[in-house]
Amino acid sequence: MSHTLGVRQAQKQKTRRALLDAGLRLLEDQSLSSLGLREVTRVVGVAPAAFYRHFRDMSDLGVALVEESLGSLHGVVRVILAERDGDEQLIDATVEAVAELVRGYPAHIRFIARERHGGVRPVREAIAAELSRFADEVAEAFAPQLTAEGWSPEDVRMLAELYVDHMVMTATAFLEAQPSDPGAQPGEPSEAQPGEGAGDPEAVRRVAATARRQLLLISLGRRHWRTG
Amino acid sequence: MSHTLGVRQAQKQKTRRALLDAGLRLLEDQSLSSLGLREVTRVVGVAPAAFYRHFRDMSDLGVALVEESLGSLHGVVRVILAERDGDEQLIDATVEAVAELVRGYPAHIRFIARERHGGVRPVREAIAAELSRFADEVAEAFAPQLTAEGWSPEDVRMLAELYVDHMVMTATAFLEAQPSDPGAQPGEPSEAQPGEGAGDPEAVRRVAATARRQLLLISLGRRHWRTG
DNA sequence: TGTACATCAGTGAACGCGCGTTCACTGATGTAC
DNA sequence: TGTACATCAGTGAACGCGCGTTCACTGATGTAC
Repeated sequence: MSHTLGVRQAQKQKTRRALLDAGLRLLEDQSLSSLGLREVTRVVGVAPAAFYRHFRDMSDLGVALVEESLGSLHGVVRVILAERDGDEQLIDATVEAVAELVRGYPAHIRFIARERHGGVRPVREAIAAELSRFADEVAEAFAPQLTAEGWSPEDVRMLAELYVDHMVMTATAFLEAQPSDPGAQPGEPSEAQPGEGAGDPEAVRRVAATARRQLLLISLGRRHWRTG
Repeated sequence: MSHTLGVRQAQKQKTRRALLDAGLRLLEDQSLSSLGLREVTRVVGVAPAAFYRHFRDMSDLGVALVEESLGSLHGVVRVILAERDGDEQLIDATVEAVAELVRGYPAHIRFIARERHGGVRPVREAIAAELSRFADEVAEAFAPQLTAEGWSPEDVRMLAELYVDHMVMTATAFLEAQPSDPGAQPGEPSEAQPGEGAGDPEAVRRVAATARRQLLLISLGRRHWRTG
């Protein structure tokens, strides 16, 4: 009935997943440029040489992790921005989405924050490309309303970049408030019940409150742009 | 007439400086957690064991670099915010100050951006502490005017953090637009003539323009906070 | 269905190499008298 | 000023260790007939 992968391909995918998961786990406490091939294969339980059946080197694995971490974000913007019933609701939805992302995939987010300016060029470039695409989508979502208000495309892009950078900023702030999530299963978002597994619920709430007020201030500025 | 250091102390300081400079140079292409002790001493031209006369380990050297990179920034805020003749002038002065900093000390700034979320906890914590102090100073500078306008201390701090984060963001954007400055002398700001040594003067100007407009938008929001 | 051959994910041993750290040392600088 | 001793920044050799990469291999899976 269904077209399943051959047993061999399925096994290969499983090992590949295990390598990515092990890498992600080890990257919680170090950066990519110091992560060793043998370290990763040891965690997975395969011979060091097996690594080469899946990745050319560590930076290749890093690029794969970038796609995994940010690739699924496309379209998320559209969904959030679609349900906009006024600025405040949009802001709450945005901050809540970021918080959920950090709660569900802390290792992925930490990886992105760490390697965004890290020591491995191909990974840096992959992250920059993904964030730029992300800014494109935000700009596209804002464009109709703002151009109607007389905004130039450059100003729309400028605002979109400010939003994206602020979201990254907020995500790392959440990470610091919620230092680690040892029970999280990579590949599956955790239950995301407030307080459960989080380091300091009060700190998390403070980060969310600050982020919301900052976004409110930015959207105030947006409303008075060229008119105030 | 003057109290000079003993010859021995002076020599020791010279070697220490050389180790810091060599580390900083090597950190342009890699992150701290992969930088080797032997790598650094090899560049300086001393025996590996000499390293231990100056630093306990690499993360100790990293913390020293944090202080060197951000320690001198204190007071800079006060100077810039003192000469504020309206928002636009303040914004121009801020963006110009950041641009000059990046032009003069690209390696220091890259180091901070890279290690802010890097794999070495003591360094991360040192950077967070310095940036927090920096936000304190910005908040202090804004406090008189804003509290007169009815702002709460929390909101003042929120705005200060937004400014500091935006400055860091802008600094890294400048760095990316001006990829490297191979002729720069650590310890001395370079001549800072526009275009000289910079990767792409047009890209640098674009970053400055975007940063200025973003700050303008933020200060518009600030002006209408709680009043409209 | 059964057989003969091809593919290829993972093995395990081997390699040369650079790493961080230790240690007793050297010899210039500092100090007490 | 001169002498005798103390200090200590930097040396150089040695150590055990884990690294990335290579290679011929094995044996389960896939394919052609």
